[in-house]
Amino acid sequence: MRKNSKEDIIQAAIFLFNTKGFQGTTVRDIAGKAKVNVANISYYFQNKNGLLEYCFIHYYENYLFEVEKAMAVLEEDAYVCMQKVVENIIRFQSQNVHLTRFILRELSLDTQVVREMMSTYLTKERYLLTEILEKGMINKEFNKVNINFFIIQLKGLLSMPFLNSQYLSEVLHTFPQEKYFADKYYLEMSNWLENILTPSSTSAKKQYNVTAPPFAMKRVPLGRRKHKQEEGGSLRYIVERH
Amino acid sequence: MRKNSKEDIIQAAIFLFNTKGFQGTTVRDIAGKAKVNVANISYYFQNKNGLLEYCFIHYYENYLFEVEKAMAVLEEDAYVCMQKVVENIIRFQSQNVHLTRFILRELSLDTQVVREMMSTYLTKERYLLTEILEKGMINKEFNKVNINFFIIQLKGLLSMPFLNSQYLSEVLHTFPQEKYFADKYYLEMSNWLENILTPSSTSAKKQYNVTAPPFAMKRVPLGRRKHKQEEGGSLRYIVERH
Amino acid sequence: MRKNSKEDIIQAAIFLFNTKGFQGTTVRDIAGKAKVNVANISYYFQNKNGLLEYCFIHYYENYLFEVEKAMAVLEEDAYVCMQKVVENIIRFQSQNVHLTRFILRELSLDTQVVREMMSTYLTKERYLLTEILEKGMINKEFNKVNINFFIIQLKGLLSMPFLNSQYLSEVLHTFPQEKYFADKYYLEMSNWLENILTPSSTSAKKQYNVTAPPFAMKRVPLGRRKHKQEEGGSLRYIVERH
Amino acid sequence: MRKNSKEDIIQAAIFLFNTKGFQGTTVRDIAGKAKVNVANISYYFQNKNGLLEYCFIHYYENYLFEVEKAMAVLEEDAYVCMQKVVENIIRFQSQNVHLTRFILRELSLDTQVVREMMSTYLTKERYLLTEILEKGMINKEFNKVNINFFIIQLKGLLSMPFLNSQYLSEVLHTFPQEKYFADKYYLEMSNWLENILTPSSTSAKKQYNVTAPPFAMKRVPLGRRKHKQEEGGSLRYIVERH
DNA sequence: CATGAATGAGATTTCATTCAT
DNA sequence: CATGAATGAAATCTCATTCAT
Repeated sequence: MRKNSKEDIIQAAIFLFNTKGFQGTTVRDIAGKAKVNVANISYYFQNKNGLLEYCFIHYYENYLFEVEKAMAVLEEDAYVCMQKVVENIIRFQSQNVHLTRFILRELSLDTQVVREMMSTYLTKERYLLTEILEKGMINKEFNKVNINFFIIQLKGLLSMPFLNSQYLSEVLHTFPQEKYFADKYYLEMSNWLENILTPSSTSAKKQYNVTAPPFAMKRVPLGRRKHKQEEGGSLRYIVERH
Repeated sequence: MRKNSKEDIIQAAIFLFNTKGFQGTTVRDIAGKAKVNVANISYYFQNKNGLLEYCFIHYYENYLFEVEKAMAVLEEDAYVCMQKVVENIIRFQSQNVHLTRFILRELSLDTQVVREMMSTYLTKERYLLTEILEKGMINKEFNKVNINFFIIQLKGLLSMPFLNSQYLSEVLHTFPQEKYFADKYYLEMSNWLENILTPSSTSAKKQYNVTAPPFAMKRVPLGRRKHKQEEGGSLRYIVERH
Repeated sequence: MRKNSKEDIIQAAIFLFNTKGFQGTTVRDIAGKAKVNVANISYYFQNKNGLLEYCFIHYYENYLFEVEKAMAVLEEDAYVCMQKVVENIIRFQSQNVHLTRFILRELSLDTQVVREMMSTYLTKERYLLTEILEKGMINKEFNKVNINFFIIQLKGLLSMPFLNSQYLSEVLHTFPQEKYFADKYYLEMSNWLENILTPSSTSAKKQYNVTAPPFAMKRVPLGRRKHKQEEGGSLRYIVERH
Repeated sequence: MRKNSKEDIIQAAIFLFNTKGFQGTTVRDIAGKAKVNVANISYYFQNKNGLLEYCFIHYYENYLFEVEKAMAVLEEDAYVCMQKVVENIIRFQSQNVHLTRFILRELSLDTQVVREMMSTYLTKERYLLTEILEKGMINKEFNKVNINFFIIQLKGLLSMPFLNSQYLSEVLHTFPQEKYFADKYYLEMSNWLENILTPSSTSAKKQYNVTAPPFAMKRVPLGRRKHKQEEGGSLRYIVERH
């Protein structure tokens, strides 16, 4: 009789919230998909909103854990740290596409839960990003950038393909679920980071040596480009430097 | 003395959809805020969904009109055209913050009306952007970029501050409603465009001469930077080139 | 199509609350009995609790109106005033047996509404009764009595047959709904009042003329009885005095 | 280490039924307060209604036991017997305030269990009271009173302060829980009994000696008062007779 | 056009009870 | 005995929509 109702409910909820939105999903839908009795939702999460809160907290706990894991290298190298942050977030979001889309959408509403997330997890994330940026700028590793505008762009770029996965598939015929996507997108963002953060004059950049494939399967090691290189098909930011 | 029930309903709806979401807003909320009788909503828009469709169509008609206005200069100069597209979109979104936030959020759902938007307006937008990019790449005005990844990033950057206006104000203490914001953000995006599109070797870039203030009040003319310049506090993409 | 739904709901609610209690009555029961749609209850009273509040307020507004009507004669004669208070309350309760039973029962719970009633209407009632008693005692019309204990007994006697109507009919085979009951019970209470309030030394009491039925509409002005009279079948407190 | 689940459940139930009513209390509330598992309630009492029945039966068994204890003296003296009945009931109710309030309230509903109580315990109580009254009247110890009206008043007076304990404390600022209250209230009721039952011509009444507090453990035997006495502050019914 | 009343469908929540362990 | 999970039934409430005026 082991049913693992709680986990089933969570999975069903994430899937449905993702496609139909929180308000567009009924507890009956969830219970139906999870093949459990509706009353179990109240039993485990108090009420529908409790399930929402659970999703948010669960998401951001893990999300921040990924960011903090990347923070470990901050003392050594701010740039590598920022790269790792980006890499970890992309990987995390790729591994949780449904939940991510739902959270990012819900986050744009003006609700109690959202305000709580902002004043806790998202404020912390901002703090961590600021730390990296300030360390990098003080060390002259980074260009001087406006921290807020950097964060806006970083988060805009990181969330777009996950929030708008439907747009990607139906309009651009690009599939963010595919295993290559995360890798490719990481390359794009890596280039964006380089452009925006590294002093272009410094010809010899520190290398971020990624011997292990950051996500999944086999992959050629990433590294900061020293010289202009042809990147077949991918966006190219920097063309010439010498 | 009821003068403009229909318009009042639309304005109330946009405001409420913006903060509470479409599903989170009741027709009674709308009628209450618009100070009209609930039945009027059915009268003017058939039903609640009709109001949603009206908002979407209204939004994208105007949105695409802005994009098409910018397309006029494509024959002359693809780069200037792309700049104008970005400028017009930022301005349009700034002038319709509530509606924009709502549309961008709703677009991430999997609904009938969203699929229709995707197969019409958004497909058209993609076509227009592709035209500019292809023209620019054929003319060697632009670097070779992956069109899809360019669009993903472009749209991610353009929508972030409008979709996440609450994050900007509550976490970053930056206010996307303020008149300066659109101008500043246009500068950021302009730099991004330059980095991503223009061959960096070309030292003498064509200038986009903005004699008239693109948005709102008095403003110093924007232009493509020829040389490295100190930009107090703002994000700096390119530092040195020679 | 005139349905007078609101009034129908109220009447159905009073009847059902009376027999099954507030919590024991469902909104469906009420809607069913009133032959209206359940949603009307929310429409008119916000929610089930709103209906409860309406009943309480409605009851006590009218109840206090009856008490205040009787207060008019206080300046002339405290004793007659108290008699009129008792008479009006008995009549009011007789005319609203269902509502009275329900209110008296509900009043014994510890709820928000009850606390509000206590701090408003019941505090006012206490104030009015105290006024009568103090006036009567100062004028030497009344014996010196402990006000609180007087009120406890008065209210206990006034409410008993209405709260426990079922006990009366099923155990005592006495029917508080019958038209005679109110008259008879008024006599009982009148005797109780005389015993407890009037100085027994005064052999010649003012007469309260009860030849006409007290509760049949048209009624001769009330007055205190001058002489003892045989009251067939009814409780007799005082038998002989000389 | 769970020692007395059943008793804990009963105590929790009584407390909660008392403040929130039977229907207003959930089995989870009870289990929570009693710190036992919900299933225990079904285990011990079959179901929630079984707990209700248990409370009723438990209450009336003990209640009638008190009445019957007082009946012992009926052969000697009907008046003393009635006094003892009143005294025992007040004491019993004082010692079970929560349960009493709950039972008295619930008794005003029209339910299966209530009808059963009425046709058994309450019918028996009526029989016992009638016996006393009839004996007293036959012996000429008592005035001729209408038995039903006497019972109505007796029960109204006896239950009022216990059913409406909240009214007493919040409106009258009198506290029925306090140890003096029962004593004082017994005095009031004793006077009421005297007034209503004893032939007023009899100038020399048996004395009820109230020097020692009637309800604090050790107590001198009760008796009828012989002479009028000043009762400081308390309600006085009869002042002078000659 | 405008309104307030009314409705039906369905969503959320509550709750006593049961069951396997 | 005791427990926590699970359930079914039903209660309350919400809400878009309709209708007569």
